[in-house]
Amino acid sequence: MAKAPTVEDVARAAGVSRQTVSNVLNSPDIVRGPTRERVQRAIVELGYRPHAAARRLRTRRSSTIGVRLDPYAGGISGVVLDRFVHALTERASERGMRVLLYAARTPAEEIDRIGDLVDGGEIDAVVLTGTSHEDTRTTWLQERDVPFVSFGRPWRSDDDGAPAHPWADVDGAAGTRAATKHLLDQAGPRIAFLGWPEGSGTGDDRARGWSEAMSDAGHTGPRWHTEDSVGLARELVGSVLADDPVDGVVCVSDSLAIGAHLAATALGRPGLPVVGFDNTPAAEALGISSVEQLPEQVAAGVLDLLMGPTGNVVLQREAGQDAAYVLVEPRLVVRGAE
Amino acid sequence: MAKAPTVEDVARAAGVSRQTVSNVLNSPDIVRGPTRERVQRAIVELGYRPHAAARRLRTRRSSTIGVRLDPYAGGISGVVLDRFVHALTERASERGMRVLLYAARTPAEEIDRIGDLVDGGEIDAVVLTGTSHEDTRTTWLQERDVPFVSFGRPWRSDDDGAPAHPWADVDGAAGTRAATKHLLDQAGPRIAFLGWPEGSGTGDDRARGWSEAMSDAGHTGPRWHTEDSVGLARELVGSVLADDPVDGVVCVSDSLAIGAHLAATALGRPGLPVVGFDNTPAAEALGISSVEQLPEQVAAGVLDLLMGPTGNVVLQREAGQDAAYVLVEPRLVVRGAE
DNA sequence: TGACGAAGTTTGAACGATCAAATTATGCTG
DNA sequence: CAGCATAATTTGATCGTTCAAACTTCGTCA
Repeated sequence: MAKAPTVEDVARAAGVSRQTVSNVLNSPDIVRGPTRERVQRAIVELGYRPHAAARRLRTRRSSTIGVRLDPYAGGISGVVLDRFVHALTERASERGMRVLLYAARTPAEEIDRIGDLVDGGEIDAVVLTGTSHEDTRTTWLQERDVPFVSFGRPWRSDDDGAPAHPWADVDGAAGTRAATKHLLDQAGPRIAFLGWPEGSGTGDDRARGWSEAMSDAGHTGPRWHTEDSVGLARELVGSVLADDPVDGVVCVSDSLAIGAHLAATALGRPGLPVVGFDNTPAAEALGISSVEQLPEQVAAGVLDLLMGPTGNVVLQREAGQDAAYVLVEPRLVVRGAE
Repeated sequence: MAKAPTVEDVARAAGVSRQTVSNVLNSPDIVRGPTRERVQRAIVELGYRPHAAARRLRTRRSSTIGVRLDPYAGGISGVVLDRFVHALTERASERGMRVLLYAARTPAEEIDRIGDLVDGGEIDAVVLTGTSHEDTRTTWLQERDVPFVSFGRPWRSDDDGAPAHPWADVDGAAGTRAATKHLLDQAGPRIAFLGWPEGSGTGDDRARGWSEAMSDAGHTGPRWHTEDSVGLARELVGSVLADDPVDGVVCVSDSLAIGAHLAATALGRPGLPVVGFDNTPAAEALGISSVEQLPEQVAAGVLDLLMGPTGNVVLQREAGQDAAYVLVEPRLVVRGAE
């Protein structure tokens, strides 16, 4: 295999200078038509491909986004993140960006990793997943002026005005609201909500959608809480359902929905309408309705926030500038549970 | 934020030359003890971090591995790949390597992408997932001398001797063999196999494990086939189980196992022992036993094949050298189905 | 027609690291 | 203690690209 051609080789072949070749690549519009074509022909003929490292060294841009791959949780979810990363990779590639993974077990370790990658010039920006209250990572990133966007809201602040940093997320409340309306419409007025213990931003947000839809319709229903586990949900629903034969259950997750479904089936009510959240393969397999997040849209939103609507360079946020956000409406997938 | 320190700054601070600093970083053992310590102290004090792009440009190594993220299949699997990529990222990081994602919808597109990344010096090696018979990608990679390892066997060749290229995989036959033995032991002599249509390497391999275990034990059982779908499996098992009340079913996947379990439950045999494959969250949620792949070990194997047992540089394979492989034994996860 | 400004193109330098070769320091032997 | 081999360190060049500034070409208008 011969040595890869450089910009110099292309220049010689096209009878122009290095810089002109570089211009054809990076700002074609400032090169005169005939010259541009000549250079482009030479590029194709020689099979020239720019050397990323050299470009990065000179421009001090890596055109790469860092994403942490969360450790396998063992839970039922994961697909959402999976689809998100995939969509992010695709969309980024369309904008001339790459996605680099890194692994970390703790926030502190994650900060270390990001530091290495940023200082080493390996990444220009970071996409955080799974933000929590008072996230140490976000403050660190802000101090260091590292551009970033989170998949998930900075729950800490009250909803008043500008968020602490740019984020993209799925509108959980809208999802449960749609699910609740659907059940009210199809099943009956008494719809329960099966949620996580209070205090998680995501969980509370989804609970809100249910409670708003219920009071809008002028109905009421019980609200149950448990950890995110099929078994626990099954036990809980099994014991309360006997006394309170509700018309349907909106759940904060597919795990809980599956538990509820199994409990209902065991109690002789296999047809009890249950709606989960995340539309995981497990819910699909069991024919349980679910609210589907659209991580592809979140990914597009993340890139818009990082690079502007059309740019192909990561933007440095101005100091006083308000952080923007993107909120994606999820989609209710209706299935005839069996 | 002040300009990031370079090797030059460290050298000045430590009173040595650039090259010595470089040596401390890359081959510490050739630097005299006191000098080394002085340099290391300066590195820490200045917070020096090597600039990856400069290093890559000079060494012509990116220390990065490319991995294609498969598009979301919509099926029940995916977790295995997920865990694999995660483990690969972690292990790679321990060896000073990074993992870069790329997306592609077709093999041709994938080859294009890899070409860009390799020629651009962005990746040193590729990890392929989901190899098929007569894979166009593998031949292309071999022609171009791009180091690569596949997660999955090159099924094309007969088992004789050296494989066409290095690979790491899970021993499917061993998994179904263990599952079959377990059912023979616990449930009874008549164990069925529910598999995919013949012709897929993975599927046939798993079927082999069952049939070997059955003939070893001197027993027989029916073998059924269907596409990988919960619904189809349910129908199929529902219709054949009535006539042939087997003692248990070993399945080629969790989807099929779930279908079989649902069918058995519907026929009034909720306790029929069923074993799936992949140990997906869905199987876990339903309390179905499953053979768990150990993608973490596969990831370790992949890196060993790429970089040798301890190295931290991707090795170029010699022309005549036999391709090596790693076969990981999966683990049977027994659950009391309910 | 000549001068001027803008557009197009070229030239030299720089990004930050490592390689290869040259130089200096160290330890050992007779 | 000289002589020599080897270890330790330094120096100059280089990887391939883009930036900044200098230079050339071209069209336009006085």
